[in-house]
Amino acid sequence: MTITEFYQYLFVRYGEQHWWPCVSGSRWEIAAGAVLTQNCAWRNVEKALVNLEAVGLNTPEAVVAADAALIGELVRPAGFFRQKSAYLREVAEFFLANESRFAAAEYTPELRRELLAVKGVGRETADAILLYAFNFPVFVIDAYTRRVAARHLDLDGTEAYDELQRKFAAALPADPALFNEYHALIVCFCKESCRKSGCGGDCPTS
DNA sequence: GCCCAGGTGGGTA
DNA sequence: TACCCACATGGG
Repeated sequence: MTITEFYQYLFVRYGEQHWWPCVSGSRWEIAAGAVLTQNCAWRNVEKALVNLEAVGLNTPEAVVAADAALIGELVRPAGFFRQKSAYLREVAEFFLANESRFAAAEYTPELRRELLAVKGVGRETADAILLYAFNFPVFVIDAYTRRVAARHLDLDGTEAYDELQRKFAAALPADPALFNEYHALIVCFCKESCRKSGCGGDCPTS
């Protein structure tokens, strides 16, 4: 199937997803979730996000002011808690300095480069923040995307991140709502396949 | 017990 | 560029 055909197939099969799956839906929480989900199942990210929210650490201001060890304890369910505690602080500092500027800007590759310069923010995390928190037309490549690219699209799945991203972007109109839906549908599709083969996971129901 | 999960940074050749 | 490894927890 082509990239376009696969989207149409998924949309007919699953319908609108309206992601990002978050607790409060604030820009900061989306960014925090993007960091916390690094090599970690989303159900464990939710525990960490709930822990943070429960003690009021749900804003960049609060995270910057908090003790790193405390943040580590709260995000422990998401694994790599020492790293992620440090990363959350880095991203929080970035948010305090740049969130309003990003929110008001038109997307440019320079914005992505700035985000990628933050420690703990690699390509996938940066793109998830750009798309889901700031609504920029940036296609997110993750393990699910690579899996479906290899299995269902005329792609290898092992392409370099930026190359695979270019292929998706080239095949689709630069519409953040479409990129959002497509990525969400891919995740839904993969999780359903995973469920059927007995490895757990869930699909957004609404 | 073993493997995997919506990665990233640092090091080496 | 292309590998390798550490990072850590929770669920099947």
